[in-house]
Amino acid sequence: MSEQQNPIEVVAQDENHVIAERREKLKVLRSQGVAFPNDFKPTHQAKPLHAAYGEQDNESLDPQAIEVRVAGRMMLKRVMGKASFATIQDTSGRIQLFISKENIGEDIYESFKKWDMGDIVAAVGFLFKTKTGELSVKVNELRLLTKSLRPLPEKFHGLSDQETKYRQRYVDLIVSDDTRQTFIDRSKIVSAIRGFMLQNEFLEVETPMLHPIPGGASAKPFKTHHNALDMEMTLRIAPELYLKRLIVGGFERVFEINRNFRNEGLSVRHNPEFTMMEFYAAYTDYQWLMDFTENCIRTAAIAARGTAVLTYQGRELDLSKPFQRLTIVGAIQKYAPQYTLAQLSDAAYLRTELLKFGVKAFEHAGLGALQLALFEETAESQLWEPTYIIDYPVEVSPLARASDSNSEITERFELFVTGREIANGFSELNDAEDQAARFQAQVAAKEAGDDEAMYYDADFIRALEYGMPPTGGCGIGIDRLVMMLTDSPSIRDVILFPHMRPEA
RNA sequence: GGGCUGUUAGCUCAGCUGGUAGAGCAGCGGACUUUUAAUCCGUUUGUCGUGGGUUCGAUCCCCGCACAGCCCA
Repeated sequence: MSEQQNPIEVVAQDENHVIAERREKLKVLRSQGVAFPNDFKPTHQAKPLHAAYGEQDNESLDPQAIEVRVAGRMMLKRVMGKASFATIQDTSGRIQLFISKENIGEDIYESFKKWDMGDIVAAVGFLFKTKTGELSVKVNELRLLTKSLRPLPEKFHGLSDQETKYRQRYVDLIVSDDTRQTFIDRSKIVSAIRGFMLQNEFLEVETPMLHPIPGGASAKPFKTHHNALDMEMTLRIAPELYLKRLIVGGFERVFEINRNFRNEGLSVRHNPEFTMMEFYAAYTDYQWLMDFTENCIRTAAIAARGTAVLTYQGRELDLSKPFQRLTIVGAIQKYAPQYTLAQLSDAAYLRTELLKFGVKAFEHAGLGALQLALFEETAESQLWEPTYIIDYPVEVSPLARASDSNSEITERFELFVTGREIANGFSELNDAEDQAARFQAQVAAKEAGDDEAMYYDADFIRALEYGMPPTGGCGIGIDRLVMMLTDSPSIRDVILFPHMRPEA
């Protein structure tokens, strides 16, 4: 309390007594020499040690005299007079240390008694089994590498406050095995997908995140400014138009796994920045894409979870069976059979029906767009098993190739699983003149008040004018896929640092 | 943007029609040489999210605000 001469100590005043106590301990450490040493190199990790030696008993372990150097965060500590146990956690898992005064000496033993949960410690010793059969390290050298100033959450209940889990992910990761596992699974899913793409001869590429003209999707962009060029730019809402330029350039199969930014609200399925994989393959169409996407997702499930038959939020989710394919009208008829085919073909009827759901369709919305809106209201959330919805109307698909048999619809699909959109793909529009006309229509829509309508991208048209081979392209929402595969209810559970309002 | 719910010690949680707060863990002191959320004895800690209002008196009732969770748009 009276030691406030040291400027490092000043902040301690208005903190809780636990932190103040730890700062005092750190102060003592500083006075004794290097308080944050960085010369200890571990030779072993917890989990591999359990895997290698967990089955052996002392009669087998003792003669081998297996010396290990381990380091980690102290998660449990049990002091019993002249001997103690501590459990440390490293990136792989936990291992117990047996620390006796006899083995490490009185001075260091007395220091150890003052160390706190959360401190980073290092130990050198020999492997052995305790009376109860737990593989442990009989420590003969013990060091404190990093003093932890803040107390960890309660050791048994852990951290349960969702807000703190999101805001202070580092704490969540320290204490929650489930959280750690989710992000390990996320990494496995992404690398499985990447492996699948590479195996299928796709080239991984990186295209701009800063766009002079936002494009490739209907969404509100984030705006930013480039100082040297003195120009407004936007963070990308989709990489699509750049990836198709690469198809024009002759890379016949490309993919990119990266962030998109959309200036929209936050919800359990929306984060303003989210990860998307987009891929394009020349000489393929939307039918091929559906088969391919299905395989890709199944591969990711097996890589991360070992099976394609999962449980999501208590309900079975079977990704092993072929995914269903339904048209928009077909899906409405299946999930909202109260509508007749005649009603679904009556734009005026649909308009009034949509008003009952609180949907105000744009004046210029055509029959297809109205049907799509009704689908979203009545059927979408019921699509639990993987289902491809196909035949999207041209007016909402300005980048997709129109059907040869019906110029009002496109060769496009969206994939829905657990009631959520997971992927969106189509046979690409490679007719430069048609694309130019579609852009014009978008510009007109924007002028009519649709602020999510697209801009005219003249360079993209110029690229198409060189000739883009017939191509199929698809985007898979990685965050939502990870949610599905890790049984996570919120997108925030699969994003390490989800966006939150600033702390009060 | 609208509705519902929540916010109490560092963490997990109690707190009765309104009488200014408790437990466990963590901390501190002590005992203990094979523990497992170690145990045992003693002990400290709070702007009860925030700003108003009602009241003799508010963690509790009312209103606003902040943040969060869920649902809806």
